[in-house]
This record gives sequence, C-alpha cells and structure tokens, in this order.
Amino acid sequence: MRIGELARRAGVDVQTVRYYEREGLIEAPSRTASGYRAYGPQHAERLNFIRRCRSLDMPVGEIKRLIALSRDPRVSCDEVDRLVRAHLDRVRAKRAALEALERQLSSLGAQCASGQRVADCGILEELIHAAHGEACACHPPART
Amino acid sequence: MRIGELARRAGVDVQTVRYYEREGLIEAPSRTASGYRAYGPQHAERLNFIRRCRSLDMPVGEIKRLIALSRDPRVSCDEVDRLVRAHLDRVRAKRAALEALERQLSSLGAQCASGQRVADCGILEELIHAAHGEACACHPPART
DNA sequence: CGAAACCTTGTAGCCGCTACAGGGTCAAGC
DNA sequence: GCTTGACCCTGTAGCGGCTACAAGGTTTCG
Repeated sequence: MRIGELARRAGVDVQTVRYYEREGLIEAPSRTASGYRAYGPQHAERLNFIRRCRSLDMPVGEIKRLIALSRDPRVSCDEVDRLVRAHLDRVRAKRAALEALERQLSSLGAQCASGQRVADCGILEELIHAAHGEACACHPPART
Repeated sequence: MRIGELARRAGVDVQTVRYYEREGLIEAPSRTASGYRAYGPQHAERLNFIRRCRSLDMPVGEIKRLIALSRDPRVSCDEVDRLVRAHLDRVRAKRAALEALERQLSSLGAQCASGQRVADCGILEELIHAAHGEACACHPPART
C-alpha cells in the first residue's frame, strides 16, 4: 500500500502521514525501488490508533508515549491511566473556561441595539469601559 | 512611559506589546533620543482594550477590525454586533465539542482497573479496538 | 565606575498540521 | 514512443499568539 491509499483509508492528508513519521509516531516503512513508501496493514492500524487519540485531542507527544507503553505489555497500565485522566482534567478545565467565556460574550452581545452608530455602540462601550480599568476576572492588573 | 511599565500595567509581556505593534494593533509610539519607545496614556488604554478582547479569545485580526471600526463613529455598529455574535457562535461550538470529548474521555478512563499490565489495559484496548475499524463519530472512514 | 535593570533588533521555537516548489515515477491511452 | 495525469519524493515556509533567546546599547543606582 502506498502513502496515498493509507492516508485515504484513515481519512487524513498524505502530508499528515509523513508528519507522523517525522515525529516518530509511525515507523518508517520499507521503500520500493523508486523510493516510494510501502505500507502494510500494521501501519494502517497504527495510523488509526493515532487518529483515534487525536480525535480525543491528545497531544502528539502523549500519543507517542502511549505507543511506547503499549509496546511493552509487562508495564503496569497506571501510567496510561494517569495520562488519560490528566488529559481529561485539561479538557474539563478548558470546557469550564469556555462556558465562562460564553456567558461573557452573550451578555456583551446583548449590549447592542442594532442600527446605532458605533459612537453609541454598547458593545464597544463595554469593551472600552473595561479597558478604562474596571476589575474583571479575565483581565487582572498584573500577571501571576 | 517606557515599554516595560506599559506592559506591567496591562499584565502582559514586553514582547507581546512589540508583537501588537508589528501586527498593527497599537500605533508605533514616538521614540526617545536613544531609540526607546515612549508611550502615552492612550497607548495604555488601547492595550487594555486589546487584552480585554483577547481575554474573550477574539483573534487578533478581529480586534484589529474592531479598532478600525471604533475609529469612525459614524459607521453603523452592525458589523461590531455581527463580529461579536459570530465569535460567540464559534465559542459555543467549541464548548459543545469539548463536552462530547469530555464524555468520551471519562468513559475511556473508566475502562482502567488500576494495577493491571498494559497487555490487559482497558484503555489501550478500547483505543486499539476502535482503531480496528469500529465506527465512531469522531473518526470517520473518509474526510468530508 | 561598575553592576543591574532596562531597552533595541532580529531570529527561532511552540503545536499540528497545510501548502507550496521543484522535481521523479508510473500506468493508460494514442 | 510519447504525452497526459495521477501519484510520489524532499525541503521549506506558513498559520496564531505569543515566548525565548542572542547580542548589543542605555539608564539608573550605589
């Protein structure tokens, strides 16, 4: 199987496959006489594993670690567990941040009485007003 | 006011201020005899405006547009409104995606009975199993 | 006068791709 | 045998929003 078919099967771009190879997520396959990459079914399986992890938004580095762990079946799976849970925590935190953001944006959107000139725009006013120094959680006076 | 003080007041890095200048969000200030940037209160205000928008996760390009709009008070504020609402839609979509992700990850995390070897790890099994071709919403067989 | 804290420009790195440029290869049809 | 088009190769640069260096100049304080 050449790179195009492999990529098509997994639903990724050809470039992405080469990128994973460069990053060490997929072993470099053998080559044909003319230098084309020749993949076997194990490569397709690996690529699907990677895509499944990426669809869960795991960073490439973590996927690499998962692959390394899975190659030694004697290792305890605690680290796999820890890794997935840590990732879940990050996702949870991000979701919570987005929820707060969503609330702020929708209250901001409610400031606008359509058809006004920007001179009287409630949205801009709100943004500029905040800029004048009002306290807001998302914009602390100094960094931590 | 020199760049360090300006940055400190807004709670950003000095480099970030220079970045905003390069990107055209902040006008290039006048310079001292020795070439140091010299800022006035209007720069501080602008920087706070930018940070407020960034804290709402608006892309720099959109902030630039907002600034351009706000400089002509005769313009209708419809575009301001549209821009903010479109951004809100993006945030909503992202939050929904993260919620789905969170559900998937927590059911994945539940697969692990701690202390096992990775050979029997429920998490890896699940990930690999999916990789064997089971349908899953986040990993379609071909791209749209 | 010297050290520390500031400032300058320019460049490169982060992530996970994506898109090009500038070539080589292969299969099908004429 | 020759062209066309689809495929493949490597290498490089770009996206966003910073961040971090390097290698120098300036200011400020003791």
